[in-house]
Amino acid sequence: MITIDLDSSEPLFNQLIIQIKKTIENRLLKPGDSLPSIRQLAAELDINSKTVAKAYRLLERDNVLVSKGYRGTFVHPKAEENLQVNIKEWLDTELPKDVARYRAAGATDSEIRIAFNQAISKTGN
Amino acid sequence: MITIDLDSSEPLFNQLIIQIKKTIENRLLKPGDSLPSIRQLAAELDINSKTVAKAYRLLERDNVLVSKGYRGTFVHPKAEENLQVNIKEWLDTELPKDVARYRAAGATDSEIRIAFNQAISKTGN
DNA sequence: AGTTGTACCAGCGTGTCAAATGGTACATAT
DNA sequence: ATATGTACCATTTGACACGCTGGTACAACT
Repeated sequence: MITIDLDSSEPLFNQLIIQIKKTIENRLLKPGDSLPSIRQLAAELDINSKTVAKAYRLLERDNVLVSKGYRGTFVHPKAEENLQVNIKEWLDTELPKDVARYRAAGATDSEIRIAFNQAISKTGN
Repeated sequence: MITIDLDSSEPLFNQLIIQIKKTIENRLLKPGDSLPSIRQLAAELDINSKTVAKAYRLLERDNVLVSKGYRGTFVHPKAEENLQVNIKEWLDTELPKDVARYRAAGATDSEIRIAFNQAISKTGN
């Protein structure tokens, strides 16, 4: 159902995200269905449970999954609508535009990096 | 005239920039005046010429200095006006606003960093 | 010849970060 | 007891960037 390629350059947690989304897209998993538990899936794939937890956590933030604590993790009721609504993809379109703006102002890549690191290190989350 | 603190955490090239600006601000250097050559200043301070060249290059971009090739480097005619007009400072106000925007969208600092690195590594300068 | 700024090439030391691993613990439920 | 998601602690690995150094070379000028 879900496979993992340890030799891929794609991070494991992201492989999980992609495949879970695809499974929902193909309707093999429907809204309300339960997913394997974090530890269970980690054991099947022989990877660390934290890695699975990370994938679940990110998918929950994007409203693709819903965690119900000790009752397990489920497919979000409106999961299908949110398969595309991806913060990662939004960042991937937004950030290059901003970087282009900095460069147009004459800033060096090095300067941009330094200013970025300062900006993100202050009041981080 | 210009001193360097090798033990400071402040990068050498930035120490140079700060001190050259201050010298112009104190009118010890006026528009049109010539600066010591890159190699000359590097020899006096016993640092690498590339470090001095970097400081000069950045100051020229900010219109504080003007390089005239084999004729040397001079204080920009309108240097005094441009002592404050700093791309670095502009970045320091612009980037935090953008980062705040990303965070408001729900992005993790880690995600922002990754997207940023991808954005800036493609077509770098 | 000597000097100017500039442009390449490379390397080193340091630090930071992402990704993943491992362990432990907790409250809440069956 | 057992299982759930979650939250801490920690370490390791690899990659990458910065700041700085060093060498070499070039065209243009005195």
